[in-house]
Amino acid sequence: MQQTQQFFPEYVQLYRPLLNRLNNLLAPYQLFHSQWGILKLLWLDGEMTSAEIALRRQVEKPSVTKIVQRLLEMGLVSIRPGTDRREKWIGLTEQGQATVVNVMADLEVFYDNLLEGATVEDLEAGIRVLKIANKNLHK
Amino acid sequence: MQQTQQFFPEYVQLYRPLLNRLNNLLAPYQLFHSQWGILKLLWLDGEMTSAEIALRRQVEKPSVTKIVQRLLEMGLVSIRPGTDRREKWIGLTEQGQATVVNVMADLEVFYDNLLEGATVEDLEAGIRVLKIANKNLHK
DNA sequence: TTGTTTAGTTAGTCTAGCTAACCATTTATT
DNA sequence: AATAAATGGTTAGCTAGACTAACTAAACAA
Repeated sequence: MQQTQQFFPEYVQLYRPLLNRLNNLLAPYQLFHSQWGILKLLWLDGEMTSAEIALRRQVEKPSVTKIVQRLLEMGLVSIRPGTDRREKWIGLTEQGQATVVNVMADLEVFYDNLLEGATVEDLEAGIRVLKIANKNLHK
Repeated sequence: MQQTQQFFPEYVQLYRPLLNRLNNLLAPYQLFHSQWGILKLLWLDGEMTSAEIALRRQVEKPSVTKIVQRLLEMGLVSIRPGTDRREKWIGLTEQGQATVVNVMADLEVFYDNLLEGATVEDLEAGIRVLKIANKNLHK
């Protein structure tokens, strides 16, 4: 089937320039995309442990530790101990929430521009394809 | 518009696990995906200079230098001087071509599995969206 | 009680990119 | 023709962002 062989090259092609733009957009906030990924996760799903962040972001625990330490230094997240005394619950501070809201607004404009010219139907179809790939990848 | 805000999170979500699988698939050939990207480019478009590779791959020249040096050590590419004596033309060796063909075959299976369950129409729509994003990014 | 699993950290490694500074050659300007 | 500017490529050194291995402390299971 021809389409399966065209989709991913196109997908991969997009990634690096997209990432560069994303990092540019985040630079005024002193953030990199990996940090942003965690902030957004915490904003969407509320406070969680390091282990859960690692699971959700599909990275190893030491990677999370390092990024969270920096977010902590920046005052964007705070940590409270759990009843299970091994656990640390990580959540957004007021400042962290404000930052997320600002970045989201910037991203909205950025993404709208990037997809200008695409039809709603095509976008929905694209989202379906990405979801299927994600699912197939995890089984 | 809602869809533009859903597409990219889904897009980004897919990238890291995809990359990991890709690197796993390449490991038997002693390749990483950055090296593979250059090999495939040379296979598709024939020999070219370091500068053109940098342009096409959207990375800086020193990054290309480093990767090409490794491909050279592995015997997958060869270099010949151009008439412009600054230029070095980089092309696939026989071994390089054979490697590309083998990897392509593996990738075909991998991609087919990954997109199993997606309709041809959705895939075509997805490709259209990715192409538009790519175009919008470069202007 | 003792052994095993789980949460998190530290230390060290690697890929894959970057910028700055440089050399050699080619092209443009005066 | 001479000089300045641009281009192709390299070297050196830096960083983000991942990884594994090895560890501590706490919780859970036998």
